[in-house]
Amino acid sequence: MTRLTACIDMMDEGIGRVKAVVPELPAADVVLTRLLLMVSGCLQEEVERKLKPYKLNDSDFRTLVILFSRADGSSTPGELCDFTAQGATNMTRITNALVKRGLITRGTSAEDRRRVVIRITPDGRRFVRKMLPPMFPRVSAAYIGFSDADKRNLDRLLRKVAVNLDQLNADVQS
Amino acid sequence: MTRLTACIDMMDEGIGRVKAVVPELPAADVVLTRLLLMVSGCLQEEVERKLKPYKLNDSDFRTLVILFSRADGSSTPGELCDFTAQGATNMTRITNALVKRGLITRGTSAEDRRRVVIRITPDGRRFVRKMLPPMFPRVSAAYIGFSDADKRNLDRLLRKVAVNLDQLNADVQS
DNA sequence: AGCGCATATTTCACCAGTGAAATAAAACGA
DNA sequence: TCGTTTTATTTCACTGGTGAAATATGCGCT
Repeated sequence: MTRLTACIDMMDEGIGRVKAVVPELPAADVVLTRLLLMVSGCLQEEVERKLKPYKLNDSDFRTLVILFSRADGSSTPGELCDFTAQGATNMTRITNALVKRGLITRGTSAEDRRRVVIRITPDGRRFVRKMLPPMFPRVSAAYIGFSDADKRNLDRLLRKVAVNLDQLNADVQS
Repeated sequence: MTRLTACIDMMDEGIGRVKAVVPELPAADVVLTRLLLMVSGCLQEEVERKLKPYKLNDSDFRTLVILFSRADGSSTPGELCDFTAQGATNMTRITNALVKRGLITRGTSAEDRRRVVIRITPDGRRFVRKMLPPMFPRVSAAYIGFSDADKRNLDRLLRKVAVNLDQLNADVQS
């Protein structure tokens, strides 16, 4: 696998050449977008690599961790679809897989019996508690050399992008 | 689709609860990572949405744009695999698709006849020139409200993360 | 009681990408 | 010249995810 920095260098040169041909190109914005996509692609690989030995993919694990992080340890398929940005079809597959492994249970809600209630099991909680700590060092390694101000800044700017993207998506509807 | 900001709020609460149970969690770093992944997932969707009407996916288009951006308009499969982070299998599929549409040609190198040379065609160049400008407004929209300093900062911090990730991946080998 | 709506599941056909193995061609080096 | 290595392609089985349509269930309203 080629280094990320080599790809970035290559992009910087490429953008320059494209800009020469298409002058209206907003080079800075395009570079920021490509940087975001490259970096997060690499982070994604990093996460998947950690999960692979446990035969879990990121979607499965994220779903489980969301349940872990809820006050009552439960949620519904629809809600999980929203939070994980998955379709219903895939959510069904994910819950099937997690139920089969005994990490969650699937039951029906008492109040609204259309509703399926998904709940993390004690086994599921144990699993998450065991999985998380070994991931921490490599997560933190991505931000080595960042001052507190750097982290605050990156946090702030990413949240700002998120707001803009929500705005953009809201406009699409109208 | 749920708004990104709603997902972020939900994550902030969830992280707080997880931290209460797993105190060694590097909350700030995990939040930064999740923000990066969420934001770039959304950017990715944005790009794909633009490309969909042309029956192209991001990998195909990125490959084409890389060729467009090269000084001589050509490259080789291996090089493109590196730059696009694709496997050889998939690169073969991509080039097949682009050749079929007449956007690139596939030939053999004169110097090293093992080597396949992929070159963008005049049609390919026209296509890219036509595709790019309509994408600009929506790319730039992601950075509305950013000062020049904000953009410089985001650029700098993302490149810093990239360097760290390269370091991390280099360590894996050793 | 009955209609409309929301929620979830299943099925099906599909797209995108992976990983491993087999094949081929040609450069390169002893 | 012969073996090794590099580069690319193809095939195969597989994973992960999408989108649409059909089905079922049950809430809430009139």
